[in-house]
Formats: sequence, C-alpha cells, structure tokens
Amino acid sequence: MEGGNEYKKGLWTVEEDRILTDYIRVHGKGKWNRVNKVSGLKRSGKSCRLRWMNYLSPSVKRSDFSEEEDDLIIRLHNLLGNRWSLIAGRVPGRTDNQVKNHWNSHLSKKLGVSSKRGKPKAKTYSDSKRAKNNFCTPSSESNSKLQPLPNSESNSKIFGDHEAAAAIDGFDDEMMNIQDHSFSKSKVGFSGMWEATMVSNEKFWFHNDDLNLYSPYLRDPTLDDHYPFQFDNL
DNA sequence: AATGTTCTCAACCGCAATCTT
DNA sequence: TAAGATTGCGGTTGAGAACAT
Repeated sequence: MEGGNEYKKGLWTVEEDRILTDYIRVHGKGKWNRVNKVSGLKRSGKSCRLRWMNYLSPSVKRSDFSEEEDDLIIRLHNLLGNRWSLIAGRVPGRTDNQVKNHWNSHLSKKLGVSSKRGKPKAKTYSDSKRAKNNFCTPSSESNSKLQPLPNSESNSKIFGDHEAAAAIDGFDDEMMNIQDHSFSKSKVGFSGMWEATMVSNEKFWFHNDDLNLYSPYLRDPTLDDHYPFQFDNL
C-alpha cells in the first residue's frame, strides 16, 4: 500500500541511487513496492520504478540526441502522435520521458508546432483497447528491438511480389483491393511503403519499410469502414 | 555583479489497465 | 468474480541551469 507521508519526494540522492541499484542487482526489477520494505529506501514503489527506468537502468542512453534519432522521432510522432512509450520503444536506449521532454523542449520548436499537441484520445474502453492492440509494442525486456513479422509459415502473402507493396505517398482517396477486402489509403493516413501480409482471415500486418514498423490491422466488423481507429492527428 | 526571465528535464500526479488474491 | 494492489502511461510541475538585461 502506497500513501501517507512516509515516502520521500523530490530529486534522488547518490546514496538512494546506490541503494536502489544494489536492490535490483540482488532481487531484479519489478515488485517495486517491495523495494522500501526490503532495502529501507524511503521511496514509493512508483518512484523507484521511475528512477530505474528513466535514469539508473544501464540500457538508458544519456548522450545528446543525434540527428538520426531526431529524424526518427519526428517521423514516428507524425505517425503515432503523443504515444511516447511506443515511440521510445523504437528509439534504442531512449525512454518515453526522454523522448517526451526532447520533443517538448527541442523538436516541437524545431518544427514550429505546438508542444501541446494532444494525442488522439480513445473515447471508450473498447477504443483504447483497440488502440493498444493495433501496434506491436516491443516488450519492456526487449526495449527497442523490432517486433518480428509473425511466423511466416502461418502467413500467406495477400499479394504477389509486385502487388505486395503499395506506395502511399499522400492521403488521397485511392482505393486498394486486397482480395475481398478493401481499404482506403486516406483513412489509414500513413505515408511510406507498406506491405500487407495476411496472418489470418481477420488480421493483417502492415510493414512500413521507411519506419521499420510492423502494425497489425484487425478487422472490426462492427465498424462500417474496416478501420478500428483513425489517426486524427494526421 | 545582480537580478529577472526562459529553458530543460527529473519527478510527480491522476487515471486506466493489468495482475493478484 | 470482485476487489484491492500494482504497473504503466501521458500530462504537468517546479528546481536548478542558462541566458538576457
């Protein structure tokens, strides 16, 4: 149980960092609410988790953002909006907090856009569940590793080689037919080179070469178009 | 040098999702 | 199955640093 005034707040001291690092070396990460009980550290589990994930973890890169990272973040943000965790998952060594701060203090100015840009908020529980299911988030363990395509044995390409890739340069209304399914580029609103791979009768995976992203598209028969959700930030 | 202003980023907060009992 | 605990996310805050006057 977290709460009361028993936990310290504010910046972490070197000694607190050492205690937390020692704890994780012995017990591993996770079970954050056990940290204070075991180590005596006067910090909430939530605070311990944040400190480890954003600062102490050896996988966190502390260097300045490179041009390549900036470029990747800008493209991912264009695609995903303020889904910082998803974006960070595609930028090796960077945390969601780092990416968010970097965007708000540097990139948004560089691009001349408002940093208060809102994410396309899900309106309902099912919407937010769909939104979560619609992108492959790398597990926290394999932070930054690309999600592989689903097992190729179980997949059948919808298109032949030539047809497999569809160049989507703008947001026009061109329709593309995939066997008996059809979708509108404008509703997807992605740019780049996409490849659709059939996983099952109900599920496609899109591969964007430009962004190295794999995204599942789940058909939703309850919607009159076949798009589970739209990217209204585009 | 002193003071005021702006910027950066670590950490907090509230909420929702997920897990555990 | 329900309720409480825990985890994870994105928005926001505020202390300290950097810059301007």
